[in-house]
Amino acid sequence: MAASIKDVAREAGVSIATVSRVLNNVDVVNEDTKKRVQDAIKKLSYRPNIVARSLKTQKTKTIGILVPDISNQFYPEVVRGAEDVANIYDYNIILCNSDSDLDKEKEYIRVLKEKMVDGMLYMSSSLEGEILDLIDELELKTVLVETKISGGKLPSVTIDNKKAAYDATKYLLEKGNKKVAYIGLKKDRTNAVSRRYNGYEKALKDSGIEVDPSLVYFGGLKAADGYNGINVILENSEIDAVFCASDEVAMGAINALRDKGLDCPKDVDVMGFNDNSMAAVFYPKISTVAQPMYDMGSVGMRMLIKIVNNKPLDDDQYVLQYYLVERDSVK
Amino acid sequence: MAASIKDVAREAGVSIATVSRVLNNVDVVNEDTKKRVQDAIKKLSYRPNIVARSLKTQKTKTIGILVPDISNQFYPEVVRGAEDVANIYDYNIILCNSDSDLDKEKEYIRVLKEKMVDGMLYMSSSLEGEILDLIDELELKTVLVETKISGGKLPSVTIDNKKAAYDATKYLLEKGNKKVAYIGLKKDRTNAVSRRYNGYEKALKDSGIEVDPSLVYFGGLKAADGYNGINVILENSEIDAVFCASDEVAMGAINALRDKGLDCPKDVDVMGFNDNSMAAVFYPKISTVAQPMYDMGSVGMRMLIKIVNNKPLDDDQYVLQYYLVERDSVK
DNA sequence: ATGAAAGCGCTAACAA
DNA sequence: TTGTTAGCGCTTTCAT
Repeated sequence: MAASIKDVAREAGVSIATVSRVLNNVDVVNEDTKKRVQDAIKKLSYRPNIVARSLKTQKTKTIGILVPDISNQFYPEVVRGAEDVANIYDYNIILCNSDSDLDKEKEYIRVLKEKMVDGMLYMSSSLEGEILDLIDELELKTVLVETKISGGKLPSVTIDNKKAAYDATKYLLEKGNKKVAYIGLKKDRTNAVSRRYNGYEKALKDSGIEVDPSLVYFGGLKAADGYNGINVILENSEIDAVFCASDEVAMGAINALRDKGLDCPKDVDVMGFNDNSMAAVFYPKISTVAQPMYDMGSVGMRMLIKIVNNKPLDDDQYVLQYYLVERDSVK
Repeated sequence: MAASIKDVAREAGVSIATVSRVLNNVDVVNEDTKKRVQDAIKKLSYRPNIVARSLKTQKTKTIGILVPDISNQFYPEVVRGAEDVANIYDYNIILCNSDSDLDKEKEYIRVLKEKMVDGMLYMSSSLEGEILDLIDELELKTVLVETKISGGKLPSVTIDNKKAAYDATKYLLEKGNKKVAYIGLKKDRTNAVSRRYNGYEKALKDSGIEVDPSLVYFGGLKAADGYNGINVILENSEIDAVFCASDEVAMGAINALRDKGLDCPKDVDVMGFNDNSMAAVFYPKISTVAQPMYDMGSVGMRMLIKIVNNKPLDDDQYVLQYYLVERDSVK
């Protein structure tokens, strides 16, 4: 068994209260006794039991992070950013993969509450009302990353997906492309990512172009979706460019194009989204809109830690900057 | 405040002991009182406080996972595999990024102990003696993933890196390649990944080929390392093929080749390692040795959970199967 | 400046 | 079958 505060107290010849005092640096402790206690701590390699402390203080110094799937390209960097700042402030993170499944999410949230996490970083492209209710009922301090809710009831860190998509589409248009296709998420889901379609739509309209449904493909966010998307779109139409809702989709699209004898960027311009770690490694290097993934995680965690410690927030709806990265998939 | 066991007891008109009994399904409880308790639980939306339970039982139902960096290609899948099985058995995971930094690792391990995790999954390409000592001193139940230690003192799940590299190199040789280069990790570190070099070396020797130092480049495991590696190697030599210690290195190598006017696989065969999610998306599709990353995580977690619950292990040094994936980067 | 003791929410040994 | 109670390791109030 590891040494407990009692052992230290005995070793130092003081009461456990005194040990606690030097441990937490509170009250005034005589320099001599403090030293005796510190020596005892060192001698016994004592480390406080945080579970016991948590029970008393009602704070666990741990934060839950709920992601759809850590093995998806987007999340590891966000989580890394979050964990780095958590670590700075002596917090740890409990990672949960929900697969965006409502029941799984609810159960995880309940368990996080049972384990008394101090707060939660919630990431999911969709955000059901039931989840909001649960968060509310459990009074679980949470900040949203990637999504936000209209009322602004929960703090969030996001980028302006619609505007980013707008800019990307405009960029494609300004390159002289007429027929610009879109491959992305189904638009019927109320999530952040599907708002990219709205940006695409608006950019076309603002340029006096009607959106042509046969140029739009709704699927997932994987390479296979980009591949399928191109094949479907090319069945009935010709295109000059494609705006893809993720880099992986862009890569899949480029592969499909190539298999059809079409070259990117010579024949078709392709634009991605995210700027994941492979975007600059792929051939051709993917032009994309970069999302500050690491920062989304780190500012999200910073906000959350402030909230947890009742510190005032400068702003509770952070909108981070995205930026267009011009590489080789757009000529 | 959330309801506590006391509230439930009061509501149901029983003692807290009885509530605890129905909660944990121990002893025999009268059906009627059991129902009363269950009703009270439902009525109050009661959920046990796991921190309090943990303090008493000395088990937290949480497992620490130490990885170098979750934003590296390899780890997300392993972690996903681990978390999935953890979830099945009602465990949660605390994720820690160590950057393979010894001090950070030591501190994380101590904190995990303070938080009374039931066990730890340790992943790191290198495994210093100090870490082993600390694990030992803290009596922290741990299983090693990706590495193992010679004595077999700690349970592990790995693949045979040397043999896998041997097979890959042989494969390249059998394709008729004479000058086969190697780009991978510095071999001076005692880690699992650098053993791939030993496999490469042995394959050459077994084929009666002397290893030519100018065909070997030691760097990191990123695309940039593959890119640099090719440039350095090509300064003094010509090559027929390259065996790369990761898929990212392979991609970087292929890019460098292309920039030099060399085509893969026409001019040079390139072999990767891992079979990460981009390997089949890259052009050309990367031929590689597939590591069962998800499985490494899931069997690692399975072992750990058995250990934590004092169940016997069938085997404590699992060596999982890798397999060669033939795609397009080798002709 | 220090100690005694209550209590955080639970489990489990013991009693009834 | 059920209740009482000690105690897990700590923090913190109240005395001293």
